[in-house]
Amino acid sequence: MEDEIVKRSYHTRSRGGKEKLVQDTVFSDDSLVTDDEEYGDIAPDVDDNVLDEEEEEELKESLMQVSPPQVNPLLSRKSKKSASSSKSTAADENVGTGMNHKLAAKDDILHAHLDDIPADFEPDVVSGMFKTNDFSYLKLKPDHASRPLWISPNDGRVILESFSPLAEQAQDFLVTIAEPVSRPSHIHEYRITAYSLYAAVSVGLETEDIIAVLDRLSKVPVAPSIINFIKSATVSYGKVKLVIKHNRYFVETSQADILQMLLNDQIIGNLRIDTDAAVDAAIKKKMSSDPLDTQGVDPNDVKAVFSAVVGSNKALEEEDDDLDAVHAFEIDNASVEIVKKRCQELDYPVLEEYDFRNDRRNPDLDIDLKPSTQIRPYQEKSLSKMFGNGRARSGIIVLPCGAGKTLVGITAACTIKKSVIVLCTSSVSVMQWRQQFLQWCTLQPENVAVFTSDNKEMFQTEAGLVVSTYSMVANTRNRSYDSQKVMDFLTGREWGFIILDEVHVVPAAMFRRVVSTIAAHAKLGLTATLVREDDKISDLNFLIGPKLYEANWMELSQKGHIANVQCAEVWCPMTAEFYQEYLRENARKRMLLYIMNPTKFQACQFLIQYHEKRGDKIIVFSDNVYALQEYALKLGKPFIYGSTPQQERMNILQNFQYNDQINTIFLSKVGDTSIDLPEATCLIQISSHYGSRRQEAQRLGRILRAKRRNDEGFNAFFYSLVSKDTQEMYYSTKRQAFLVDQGYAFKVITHLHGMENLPNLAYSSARERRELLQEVLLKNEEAAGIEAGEDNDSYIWKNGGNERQRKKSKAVKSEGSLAGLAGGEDMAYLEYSSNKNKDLRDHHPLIRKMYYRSANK
DNA sequence: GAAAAAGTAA
DNA sequence: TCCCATACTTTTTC
Repeated sequence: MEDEIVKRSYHTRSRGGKEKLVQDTVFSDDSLVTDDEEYGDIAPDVDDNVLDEEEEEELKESLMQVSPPQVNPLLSRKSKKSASSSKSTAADENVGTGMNHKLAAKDDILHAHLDDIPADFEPDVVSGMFKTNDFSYLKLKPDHASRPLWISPNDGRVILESFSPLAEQAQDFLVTIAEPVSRPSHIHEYRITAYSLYAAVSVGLETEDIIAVLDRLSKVPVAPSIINFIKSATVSYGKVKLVIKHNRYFVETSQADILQMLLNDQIIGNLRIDTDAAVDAAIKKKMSSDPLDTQGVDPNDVKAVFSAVVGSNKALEEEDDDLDAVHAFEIDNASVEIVKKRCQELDYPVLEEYDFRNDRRNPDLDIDLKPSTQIRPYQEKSLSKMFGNGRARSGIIVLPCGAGKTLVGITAACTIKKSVIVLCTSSVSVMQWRQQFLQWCTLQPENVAVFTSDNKEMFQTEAGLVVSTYSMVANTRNRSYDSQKVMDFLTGREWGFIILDEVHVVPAAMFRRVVSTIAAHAKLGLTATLVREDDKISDLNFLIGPKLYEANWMELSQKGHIANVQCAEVWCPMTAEFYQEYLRENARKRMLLYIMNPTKFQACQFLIQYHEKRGDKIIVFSDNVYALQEYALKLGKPFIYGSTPQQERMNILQNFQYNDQINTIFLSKVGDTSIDLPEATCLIQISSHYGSRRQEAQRLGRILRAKRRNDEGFNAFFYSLVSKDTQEMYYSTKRQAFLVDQGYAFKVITHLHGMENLPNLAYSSARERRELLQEVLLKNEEAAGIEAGEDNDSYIWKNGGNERQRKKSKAVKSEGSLAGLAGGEDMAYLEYSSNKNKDLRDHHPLIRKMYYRSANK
């Protein structure tokens, strides 16, 4: 029953029916309708492609009808309030540090010169908005106060006043047409890019709609530069399609001139293959192959290939639904990636859509959500982006950890109802996916196959589900016999749908090959953290497709879907002895010194004690295994790292979950990815991997499932312990960038109240500290072998650089609490920085000494 | 079951 | 800035 309702909302049959297209992204005349009302019934099964004129009119009208919002008497007061709060909330000032999203090449047209929003930002004055540019010539609309957007004419940057009554609707719209850059409490920043516009078009918006709604929401008329940019980026989208027929790839377009253009292109032209020859080859291959090997191959497929050879291209085209002339050429599956990339560069991004309901050739899979399965509104919303026009679009859905990504994937599979393949990063998550499929939907176990190193199955039915790992499919080395057999099965058939879990790993050199080796009509990428520290993340645009949906973490947290987390960075001063050594050592050896800093250990001990008393379940993360063991052993807590055997891992995790004597565990970076961690409510980082934003976010994700989530205030805590005046400070800031963009504010804690008085405080005597230092130095020596200490005098410059870095970091840190989220009282701190600059200047005495010495050199 | 080899993250 | 190092996974083979 329920699943029917669920499906109805996004499983839209046609654009021509009663259903209102992409209503969640635009506005109907009543600008405050709720989600539920926005979806219509399933339309009768009529022509899918044609939007009849009347319908079109209606749609356009609904877009236009965003009536100029009534002036809210509260509004003027509100906006003043925000002006002052934007001063105090440093996170807001972070808008546009440029750290986050690389611009698509095309966006270079729009020069990105803008700097941070000044602290004295005054929303009533346009010129104050964009620091380096004077936009005061832009005329504010008379009712600007009630319109929530600013759009920079220069670079497509969009600023949303999130306190506006229209903010929620505006956000829905913006997330469809623009990249969220930063979403802290009051002011959200988006950027309109070529990619984001492609995504918007692929979700069904049209050029005119985009411009009209933008104009409606903007305080000033949308600049011609922006309008032109939108037009140029949207006009070509969808003109070129990539389709799979009989397990072969075809580039398709309805315009002959575009086809010519593509074929004349140096790169693409050469990759065209002769379809007739290819068919011959395919048949030869089929006939000569071992009959056992074709066991899993759909017999229709072979037949189709035979019929194809008779009529060659004609036979292929006959199957086409729209009988308009379709111009197509075939490419080899090894060239798919290159062609897609090239098309993207030519501004004809390839559209990959799967008209699964009219696919009669691939057998249906008997799969449905169980009636008891419930879908949350945001999951439904993300799926509506995927199925908005009744077909399955390839693309990426970004949801925070713990927000139910798996269920989104499963629901999508239940909608398409064709053979599915799921790829994940580890065999643990392979098992989880399998289990979740069986739990949430009606799929029968005999239709499910698992393909990993120690489990090589094939489903015996016509259609089914395969769950596997990236390594398994991307493997280039010689395969075991069984493995090869399954691989042939996977590559020898067409898949309706492929789910790419943790899709941010796909751009990796080897893993990316999976998207072309497996012929899937629709691709869905899922991740919580669509970031990489290299520049490959944008490759996903042509590897998978556009980002279809990205959830707002703060919003999910406010609505109680994920925990409400208080984040803090705890500054632990280095002890004198440690700092002396730190300054002497090279970068590699420094690491262990700042991780093993006794003050940090004490802070950790104190926080554990404090939160255990509160009844929290605590996870301590250490990227460094040596430190992990030292800390855990000294504090008598269990720990898990890479070489902890599976059995022991389970044992520890079970105890952590159910035994109220075990409230703290230590994890190495095994805990970052797909260990299914039990619920924890407090997280302490003592060492981490350089500036990895992904790791930071993933770790935070570990506590997002925390219960008691409907309480007022915070219910989970995230501490990063950093040693003061070390490299760690810089990395820490970098790491937080992603979360800050999601709206998290990091408190800086400079002193943990009561730490000194903690009974059994470790390393409280100078002797203990010295012993620890000796141990660390010894460890460093044996790790480094006989490495000559080179440039020892560069440290002063490094420290100088550090300070600059940290000054910049000020923008990211917030001393205040998250707006609207009161109740951080439970956090263990007394005193936190009220003036960071003062703290930054407050260097360790040794640094001052070093400066002095260097000056005398 | 252990060890080698190769891949990933940054 | 860049390049590590390291820790970790996966697979296959012995």
